[in-house]
Amino acid sequence: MLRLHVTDFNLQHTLECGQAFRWRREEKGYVGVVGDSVWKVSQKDSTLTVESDPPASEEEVIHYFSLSSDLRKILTPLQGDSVLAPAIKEFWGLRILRQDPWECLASYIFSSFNNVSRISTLVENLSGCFGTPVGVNGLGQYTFPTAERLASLTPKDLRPIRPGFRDRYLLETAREVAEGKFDLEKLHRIKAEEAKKTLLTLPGVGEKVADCVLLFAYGRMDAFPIDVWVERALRKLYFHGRRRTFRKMQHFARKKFRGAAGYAQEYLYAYVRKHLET
DNA sequence: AGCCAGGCTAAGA
DNA sequence: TCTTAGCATGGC
Repeated sequence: MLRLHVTDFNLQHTLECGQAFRWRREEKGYVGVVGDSVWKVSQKDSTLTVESDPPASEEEVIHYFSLSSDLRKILTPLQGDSVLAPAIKEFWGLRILRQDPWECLASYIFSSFNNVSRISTLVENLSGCFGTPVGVNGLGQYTFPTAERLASLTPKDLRPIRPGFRDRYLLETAREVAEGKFDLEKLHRIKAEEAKKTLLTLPGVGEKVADCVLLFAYGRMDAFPIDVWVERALRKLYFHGRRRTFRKMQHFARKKFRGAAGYAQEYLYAYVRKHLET
């Protein structure tokens, strides 16, 4: 068991903001599968407790929760914005995770034209059917299936999951990754623009999904995913209720939020999901 | 019951 | 470059 002293960190906001799909609430804390390990995490004040099986290192925990980044320093410039200020205050401590690129990519392929609760169900069922069991006392915990595993499947095999039209997007993308035609590791090393362009070549991956992967798996803080909620937020809070084209919204966000665009997006998203429902 | 969801693709202006 | 239809499915 690990105990970490954490500052500027809120576990609930971080895990419930919808960036990751495999965490579920337990009596006290959350249970999820990270890589090949089951994690049980809880927070009391500035103490983060992590029980994992097989055990994860402190470095892995720090990496996953982005605990080494200086959140205060990142958010301070954003707080000058009168729209973001209350959102940042309310969700203070929300950190952008560093998820596994393949799991993140596959999960967000499932996200298109879908709602959060069903995305979670899809990801959970996919893992249950095609992942491998993990954790001795985790009971019914499964890893997220590898690209290789999924590449061996047909849409028919996915039927029990009921992913709808997204089935072939997932399988074709899995094939490209498994066959080495698409190098997820390389995305760490190339420029953001290049990385996005590369992601856009994958079936089922458009601007929004690409931005999510860049932000939630690769820590590219200049990525600004625009979904229906963020579009609504921008329109209502920045554009006086008027529509803007996707490209204009992107340009606006990049210019306004710079290298903290990813965090601006997440706090906006959390804020509108809570206050702008319907 | 019926609307809508962390969009993408293809086609057409 | 922008707009639009169609999409499988189930949550609410």
